[in-house]
Amino acid sequence: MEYGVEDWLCGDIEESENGRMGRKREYNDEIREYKSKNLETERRRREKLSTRLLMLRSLMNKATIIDDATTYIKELQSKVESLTQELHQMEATYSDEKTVKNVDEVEVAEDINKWEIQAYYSLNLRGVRLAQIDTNKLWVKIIIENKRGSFKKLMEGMNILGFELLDTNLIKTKGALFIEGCMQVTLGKGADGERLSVHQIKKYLQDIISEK
Amino acid sequence: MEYGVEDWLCGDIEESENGRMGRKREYNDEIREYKSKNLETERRRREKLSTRLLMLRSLMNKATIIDDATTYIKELQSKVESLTQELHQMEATYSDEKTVKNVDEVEVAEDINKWEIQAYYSLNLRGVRLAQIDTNKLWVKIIIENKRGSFKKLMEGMNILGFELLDTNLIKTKGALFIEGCMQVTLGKGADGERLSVHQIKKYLQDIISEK
DNA sequence: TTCTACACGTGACGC
DNA sequence: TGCGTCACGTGTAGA
Repeated sequence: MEYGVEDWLCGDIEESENGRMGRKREYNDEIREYKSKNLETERRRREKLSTRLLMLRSLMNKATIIDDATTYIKELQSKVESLTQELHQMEATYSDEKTVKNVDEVEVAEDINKWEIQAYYSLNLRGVRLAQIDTNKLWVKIIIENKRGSFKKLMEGMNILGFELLDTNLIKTKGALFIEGCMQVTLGKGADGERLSVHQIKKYLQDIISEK
Repeated sequence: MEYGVEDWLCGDIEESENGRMGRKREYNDEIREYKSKNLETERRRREKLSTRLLMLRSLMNKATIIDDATTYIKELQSKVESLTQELHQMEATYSDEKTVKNVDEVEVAEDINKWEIQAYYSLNLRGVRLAQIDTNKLWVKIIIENKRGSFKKLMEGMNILGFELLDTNLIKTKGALFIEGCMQVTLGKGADGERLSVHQIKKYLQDIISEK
């Protein structure tokens, strides 16, 4: 590469503006004060670089943000887990276990009349009783063994058959589960697509509660 | 600063190993091939720098990790919120609203006998009935209006007084709430520190259910 | 060609 | 002193 005369500063500059010594260099057997064309550009470039480096430095404490985010995520995860668990437990309790919270540990005093449900159960009256109210409504009374999952199974079975319970009463004792209320039967749910008879409905319900 | 003879390479090296031109410089009116003392050190330093820069570059895709973490956190947050809401709703439903899910919309068929609870309610038999079983146990039968919060209030009041329900039956109709079961009374909970009489307990319970 | 980005060798400075 | 780091001015390759 060759340099024209305009590339050389011919004055006796021994110090540049920032106090550093200007360099003497040999070029084509001449020694002169030389100033590269891109000197200022390079200075600006370096300036920008260090600025960016400082900016990066200022972002460095965001490492703590990452840490914080990590612990926060862990917190949220455990929260989600415990909530899910609680919810499931409550669902199970709600649909399948007890009617009133904090009420299970102690057996019933023998001298207390535990409603007719006890009589029904001890007299082995478990089963389904139905009475037609109108075309789509039935009065229903079901007594089954109160075992884990039995209520849920009943509900699911009724749901599949398109039977909907309305304003139902539910009594649970240690051994028996008593359901009484109004049941809505959707039309055309029978295998033959016709209206179900009370007898058929009773049979379906009995099938559900006798399933193991 | 002065340089000893050992600082100067006196050979005619015009090209360094990487093909770049060695510099000729003037020093003490002599022109020789000069090699700075920290040349190698500086080379190594630069090498390390660029290595680190590349390493930083390889970490750069972790920006996506941050993005992922952000969206993940948002997901978890909404999950927590919905679960909490669901739980609260279920708690409310569970303790205060209905006994059986999906069973509320339709009024009871008029011709259905809704248990004695209906009779109790229509005959204005609301209130508290108690019978002592042993020193700390009572049989209890409570009928109150089934309004939002009434059951919760009762439970809270009983809790404050140290009364604990054991194996309770609960029936809810649209208008009335029937609670029957066994109640354990902790000793020394009376204002005077002495055992509570059945009469006092009855009064306390009546106070709770008559509170607005 | 010019312009930009980069690596180089170097002197200065702090420990 | 010696060692590591930095900013500087420069040459040059690529666009």
